[in-house]
Amino acid sequence: MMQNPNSSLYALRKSIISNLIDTSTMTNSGKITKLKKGDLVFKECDEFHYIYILLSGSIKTFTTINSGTEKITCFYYQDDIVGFSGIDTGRYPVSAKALEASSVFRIRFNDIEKLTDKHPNLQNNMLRLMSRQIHENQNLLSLLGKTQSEKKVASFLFNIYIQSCHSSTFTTLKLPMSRRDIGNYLGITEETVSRSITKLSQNNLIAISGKKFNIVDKMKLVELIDGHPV
Amino acid sequence: MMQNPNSSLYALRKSIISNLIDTSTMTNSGKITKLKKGDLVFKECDEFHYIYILLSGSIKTFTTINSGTEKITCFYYQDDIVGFSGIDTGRYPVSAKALEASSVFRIRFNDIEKLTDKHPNLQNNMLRLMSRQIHENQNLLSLLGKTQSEKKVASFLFNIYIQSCHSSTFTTLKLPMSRRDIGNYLGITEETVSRSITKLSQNNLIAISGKKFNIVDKMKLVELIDGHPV
DNA sequence: CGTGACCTTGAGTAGGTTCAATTTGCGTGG
DNA sequence: CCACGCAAATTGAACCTACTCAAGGTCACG
Repeated sequence: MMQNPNSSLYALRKSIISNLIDTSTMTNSGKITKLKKGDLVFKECDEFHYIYILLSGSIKTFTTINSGTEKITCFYYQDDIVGFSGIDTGRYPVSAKALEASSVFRIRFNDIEKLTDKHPNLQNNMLRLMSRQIHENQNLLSLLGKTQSEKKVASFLFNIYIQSCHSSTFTTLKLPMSRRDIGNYLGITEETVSRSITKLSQNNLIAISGKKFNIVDKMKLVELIDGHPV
Repeated sequence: MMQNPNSSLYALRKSIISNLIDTSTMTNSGKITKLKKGDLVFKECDEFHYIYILLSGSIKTFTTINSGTEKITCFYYQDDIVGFSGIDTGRYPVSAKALEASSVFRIRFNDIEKLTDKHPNLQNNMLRLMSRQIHENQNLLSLLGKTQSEKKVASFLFNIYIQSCHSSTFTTLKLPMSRRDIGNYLGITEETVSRSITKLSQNNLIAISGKKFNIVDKMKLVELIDGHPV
């Protein structure tokens, strides 16, 4: 039951995804959808029937507060599973929008329950994946508690680096979302995001150009964020 | 599958709790523990074997960051289930400490999986409860994104009011945690918490005295927090 | 009662926001 | 393929919120 958090997460996802795709071919409910930048996968208050495997691209989820302001709750990347926060109420509590050209594999949630005898681990794996998400959100909460914006931005970038699972520090990473989106997510303004990025870059912790960046000095970065990445 | 979020949550919890207690009596694994203020239920990195039903009192969970600083991730009240964020890695990612004299009912997690035939809904209900927690965390994230501390504190208090499920605005509610804990949780200092509380009280949105408070002007409070309580 | 933890209040300061101007980057159509 | 136009990003300056440091008050518990 005990594993390295990241490799286990990867294996867990792969297992779930393969089970889900198998399930969907049996029940004929699976469907691949291509998304353009800005396309909605589902929107807040839609009835919950499907979960989505993100085959490529990236997605943000957000809630719309009264005034029409959107508040970003999560970013999803390849192999993430999107939509299961709808399980409890039967409606999606957030909207999901593609940040770039993406593709998703849609699966009917009810079909998952039906096939527990064929894939006895599936439901338990789903539990574990959700537990994982709770865990991640708690880390994010810790991030938002940081006083300094520069730390928040540093943690955010480092988190993307971690999730990418690339071994080399020199791999170029992509920021599919805008500075405004990052600010929205981190609870700071886009100007402050920009200033923090500039500062991190000037101090040679990261190198960044537009939507592409990489980690230059991993140790100093970790030190800055107090050893507590998201 | 569709219900009123709060009443369904209540029913969901009750169902899970009764199933769990039934399970534990069959397997003889259940155990009630009385806790004094400050007692630990489990600590970070302990192996995950049990989940706990909070029979009475209140509990906080927190992670310890490098430097020894604690970061509070969640507060739990009566009938909450504590500990399932340990499912994914097999160890608790947080410590849990009693905020006051409390009692918990301990259940071995493995026993839950065994009894799926006796209680077929149990695992699914657990899924829903976890989905619910993800959902709640997302709301919290939204809260921490608010710029003004006064809004954060207002949301925090309002949330306690909502969770208490009391119908009357005039019911006196309890704040089992210290101002420092609230600040830690909300990402602000205890002084700012105190000032915000004073201001909310002066403007007659709430009435507060020490650890007891109540909502005086629910409408104005909701207006202040932009209709977006945690 | 006394003692320590918790809470409140005050004054000065640092850091983030706001508003505004400019620059950069990207997709579209000529 | 280049030029245009719009969206996104950067940078600057003034303001203001929340933090820090400090002192005093309150409450619970021995």
